[in-house]
Amino acid sequence: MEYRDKNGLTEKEFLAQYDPGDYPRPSVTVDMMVLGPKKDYSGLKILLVKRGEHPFYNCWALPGGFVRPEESCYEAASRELKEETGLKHVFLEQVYTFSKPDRDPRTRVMSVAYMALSPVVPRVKGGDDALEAAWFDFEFTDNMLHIYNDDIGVSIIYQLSTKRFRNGNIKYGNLVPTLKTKTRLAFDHVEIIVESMIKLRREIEYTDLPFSMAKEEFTLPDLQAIYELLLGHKLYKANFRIMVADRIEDVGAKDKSVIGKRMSELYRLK
Amino acid sequence: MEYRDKNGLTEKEFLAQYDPGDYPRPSVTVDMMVLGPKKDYSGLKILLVKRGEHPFYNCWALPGGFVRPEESCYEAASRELKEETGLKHVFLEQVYTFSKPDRDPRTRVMSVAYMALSPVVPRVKGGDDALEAAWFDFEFTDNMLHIYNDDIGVSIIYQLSTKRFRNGNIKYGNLVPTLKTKTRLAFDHVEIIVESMIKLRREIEYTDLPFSMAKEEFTLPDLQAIYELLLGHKLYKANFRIMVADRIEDVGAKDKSVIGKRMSELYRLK
DNA sequence: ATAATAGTGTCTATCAGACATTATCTG
DNA sequence: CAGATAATGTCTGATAGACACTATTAT
Repeated sequence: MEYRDKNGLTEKEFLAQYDPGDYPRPSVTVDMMVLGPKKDYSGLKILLVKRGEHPFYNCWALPGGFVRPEESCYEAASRELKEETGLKHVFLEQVYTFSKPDRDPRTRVMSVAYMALSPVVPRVKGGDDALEAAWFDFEFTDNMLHIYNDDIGVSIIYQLSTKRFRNGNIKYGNLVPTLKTKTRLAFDHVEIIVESMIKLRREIEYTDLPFSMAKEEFTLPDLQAIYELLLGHKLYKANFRIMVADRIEDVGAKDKSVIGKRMSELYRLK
Repeated sequence: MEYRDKNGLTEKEFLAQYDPGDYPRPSVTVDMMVLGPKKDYSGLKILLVKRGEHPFYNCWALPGGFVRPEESCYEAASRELKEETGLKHVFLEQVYTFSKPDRDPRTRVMSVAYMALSPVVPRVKGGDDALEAAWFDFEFTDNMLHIYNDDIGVSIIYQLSTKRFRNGNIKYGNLVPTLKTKTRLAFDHVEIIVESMIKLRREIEYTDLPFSMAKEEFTLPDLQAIYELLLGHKLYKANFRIMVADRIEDVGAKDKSVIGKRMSELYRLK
């Protein structure tokens, strides 16, 4: 395998003299949509951080940060998530890479988007002015995205409309967000949320994804509540139970649901 | 909106003095799995290029290249595809971003993977030694990936095995390729193909994706053949026609199928 | 005891899978 | 006319959606 290239170099020699950078390189960040359930499972929360520097100074943004030279994007996302929330071993999945040259006014920055689902909503540092973080109420319907936190008096609303267009023989459908409030999200972070939610809802149909927002042992009323939160609509109890029946196993104990007022059977993921 | 940050700078002033690069930046490339049908719809072809430099000198690789400073990843993929094949306006979709720090021995290179589906298999430059390109026969089954070109005597086989593992409460399933021939694909390009095929087959279920491999006007026997090629298994004619019925419209003319021996009705995508 | 919720039974419409039959074209 | 293939008909089992009912428990 000791090929020599057109300059007569072996691979080893080539690598030793290799000079990167024909083109200026982009910075690469990871940004995450982190969702968790409210304590009573009455809604979803999303984690945002307040930017302490330009651009979008004082604007709320998705948590994230630069990918370091010795780590993969997944590792970077995992690290940032732990730094921000203390969460480890939660569901964390790559969604899409955003790369429009002008998406960051500073310099060329690509963002590899991730989504994370947590079974809990841990307290985050709120006082530190430089990197304030907070959980916001999160509502995502067919035509509206509403992110708000009544404690700090912030409300961000985007209308969502479906645009269809064709490119030759190929059809595309896009969900386009339009800002409806004075306050907005930083950068193109709305788009990250939209893409993540589309992917999330699609994947619920063929994966065990909602289980990663449940506790290790859960009741079926609670699991159903999580499904309904993520899907954005109600489910029939009997049908839901048939649907998950072959994926769960009985723990052999009972506990009170987070939701309910009566004891119910505990299950875990098979 | 004329916020001043902790250094007393407005956003404009901040951007003027901004110095990028806390961390060394990665190079970013796009790499593509480009598929097209054989002329008689008896199989799929994949486009590969022979590497003319280290690393993986003389090794076959997916077409791709560096993302330039003024273009998005989609634009880069689109440009590379046109340069390589002359194809424009074909289905081209982002698949996944590969970012392991050691995936390229030269330097840190992330790859944003795309897949493209073409209705035709255009002739590619084969003589030029520096950047030889060729279409290979492509077979992707549940447990095998076979890429070969009998004209130039190249055969590359990977066995595919499903590995399941858990991370806390979260289950994962991965399709792991194992090389079975002397010849291999460059870099982690097998993984790009595997991920692309998984996404492709999943998306066929809820999109019109196979239509982008058909001609503008097509017969149903031909469209079914394309579905079968992409899915990797046979379909029942009657069921297939019911499935696509509400997505097609009658052109009002007949033509001979690519496949068949009798005239059949022409349709187009609604 | 009562109200509320946990848990089960079952009906229906729809759809994918499978196979059979008829219609039409080519040689 | 014969063989092949285009096009349609129909049976079946599985499944999602919808609603009704019974069982259990907290107050």
